[in-house]
Amino acid sequence: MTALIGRHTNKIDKKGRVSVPKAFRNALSSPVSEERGASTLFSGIYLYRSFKYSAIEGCGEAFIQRVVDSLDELELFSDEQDDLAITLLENSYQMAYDTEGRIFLPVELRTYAGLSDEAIFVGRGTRFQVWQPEAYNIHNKNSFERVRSQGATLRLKKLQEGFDQ
Amino acid sequence: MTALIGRHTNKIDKKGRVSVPKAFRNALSSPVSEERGASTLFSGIYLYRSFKYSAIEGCGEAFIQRVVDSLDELELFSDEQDDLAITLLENSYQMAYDTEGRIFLPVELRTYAGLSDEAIFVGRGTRFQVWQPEAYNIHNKNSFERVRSQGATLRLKKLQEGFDQ
DNA sequence: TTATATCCCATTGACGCCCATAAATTCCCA
DNA sequence: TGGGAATTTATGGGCGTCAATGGGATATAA
Repeated sequence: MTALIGRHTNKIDKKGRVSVPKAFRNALSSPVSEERGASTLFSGIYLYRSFKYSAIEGCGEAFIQRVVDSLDELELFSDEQDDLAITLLENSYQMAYDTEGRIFLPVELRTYAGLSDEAIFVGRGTRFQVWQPEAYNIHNKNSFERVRSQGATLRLKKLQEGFDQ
Repeated sequence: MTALIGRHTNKIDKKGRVSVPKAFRNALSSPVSEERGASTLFSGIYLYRSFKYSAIEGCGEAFIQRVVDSLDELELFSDEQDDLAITLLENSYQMAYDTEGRIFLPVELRTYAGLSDEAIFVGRGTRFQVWQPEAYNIHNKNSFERVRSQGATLRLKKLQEGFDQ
């Protein structure tokens, strides 16, 4: 499976639909058919509110399946270890592609991410995020600067350590 | 269709009926027919009072069967777990779908969950819950915030890879 | 009968399916 | 190597189908 990498900006139409980038569809679809056979023929993705950002987070069948498997099926009292998995399942939307590879963006998620007429898909390896473009640019700028400065600090530290010895 | 995921809000009519979401019906029906053949052709679900919340909990034939089987495996489960399983079976209602995929909500369960004219079905992987919508929203808000505040430190059980943002 | 439950049909509104066009990318060839 | 032609992807919108809902008719039990 290819990883989810890069950014794609797509339009949200009046019906609230948005095309999932072809590259993402490819990356997300392959593992399912191999792992579970043609029986579970769900063609689509899972969306939920990011816990950290004002953005939507998404994943494919493979990831969700691992969340499901992490739960002990026969456990009648779920312990706190399961809270994350349960919360994730409860708050996820299973969105099927239409014939053209689009999905409908649930109102709750659109509102949460502040989406209006455009959305940027951002690859994050096994998962991806969907942001309001402006919000993402700001976030990305900050993240990049933070990484850059941290990198500088790290190099500095290494240098100091070197001097110590 | 494998796991129960996401939420669906449906109306409870004057007769006390409510539609079980199609996605849930699909997810609950498939494994039964495969495992047990056409002999046990029960088309419906099992409902019982949640041990933990003021909500109804539900499952399909497959899960109930697993609980039943767990009682026969003498060494594997503790007495406490057996008691739990028995209590579950004793308190479960077997509700059949009508022609349209609706079920009748037993008064005991409606009262327990404080249901009036609407009910929200919440997927939890192998099982689901039925809540009074307002009560669920409050509960979910708290759960979501708790997970959020615990942040990236939390890890999924049985999962090598952590769930980081 | 009264109450309870199952089946049947009728309505509606959302969503999936379809086609038609636009934009973008690749491919091909002069 | 520039620029079209062809293929693929993205976008827009109409329409039919089916899930959800409401209510009535019929069957069963108390």
